[in-house]
Amino acid sequence: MYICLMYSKELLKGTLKTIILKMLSESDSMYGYQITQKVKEITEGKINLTEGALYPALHKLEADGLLTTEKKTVGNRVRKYYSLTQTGNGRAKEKVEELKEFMETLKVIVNLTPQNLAWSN
Amino acid sequence: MYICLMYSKELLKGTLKTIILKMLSESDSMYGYQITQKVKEITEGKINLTEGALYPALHKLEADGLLTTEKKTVGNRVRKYYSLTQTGNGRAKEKVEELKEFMETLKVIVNLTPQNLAWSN
DNA sequence: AAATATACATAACTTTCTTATGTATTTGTT
DNA sequence: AACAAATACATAAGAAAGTTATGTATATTT
Repeated sequence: MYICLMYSKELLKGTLKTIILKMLSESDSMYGYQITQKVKEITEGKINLTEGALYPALHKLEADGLLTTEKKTVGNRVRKYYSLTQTGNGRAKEKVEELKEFMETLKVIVNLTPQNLAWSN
Repeated sequence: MYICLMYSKELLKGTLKTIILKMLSESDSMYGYQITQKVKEITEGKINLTEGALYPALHKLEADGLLTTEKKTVGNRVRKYYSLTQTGNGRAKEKVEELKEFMETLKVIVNLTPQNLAWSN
């Protein structure tokens, strides 16, 4: 069964890394699967990060020096915990700020009325 | 010279069609170049739609029956005016609503604190 | 015992944009 | 008058960033 409470997934494009960085900036460390579950939880199922996007993104962020990893064995299974580097912490703030500003700009468009569209030619 | 006041363009991905539909829903009709200029104007230069993205998107929306076109000759030059069909008008409202909801959900993430992240395990 | 959830990973493919290029007219500048 | 910049459209090659599918393996629930 495939229930999709999500938005048109196109919208999510471009926000994934920012979401990852923000999640990690509010936590000491998280592992991949945990990030997907936390995001699903706090967005009430509206954002479901797919593994095919998440893991490559985490690897990229690590390769870029924004994340470090530490493997922890729980039972018989290995979890890979990610945490922000100092650089990653700075980048997280930048990316979140950028996203906030972008949302403000989008607001201008979605709240557009014929009046404020027409005030100039 | 290439001044870029824009956000990381990734964020814009997935929002183009919604922006086009919203612009047209607040106007009788607009032509392509006019849309780019209006969007640039109302966002104070923060969103610059590129022609390489805009025109194919307009063609796609027309092919999908959401837009109709009317050519008007101004001087010696032909402008292609786009307007929403009835279907397009409905779709515009859906897409804008979807974008608004998505922005609300993103707000939950960007305003996240360790407290509301930690309330459940 | 079987199905579902947890946990990671990667490869093929698609979508959607960027960048570059092309054509042509109009307007502003020197 | 000549040239640059702006207006106005179009499309093609390539990049970026996802989705979908698949694989592996353990743990938990039914």
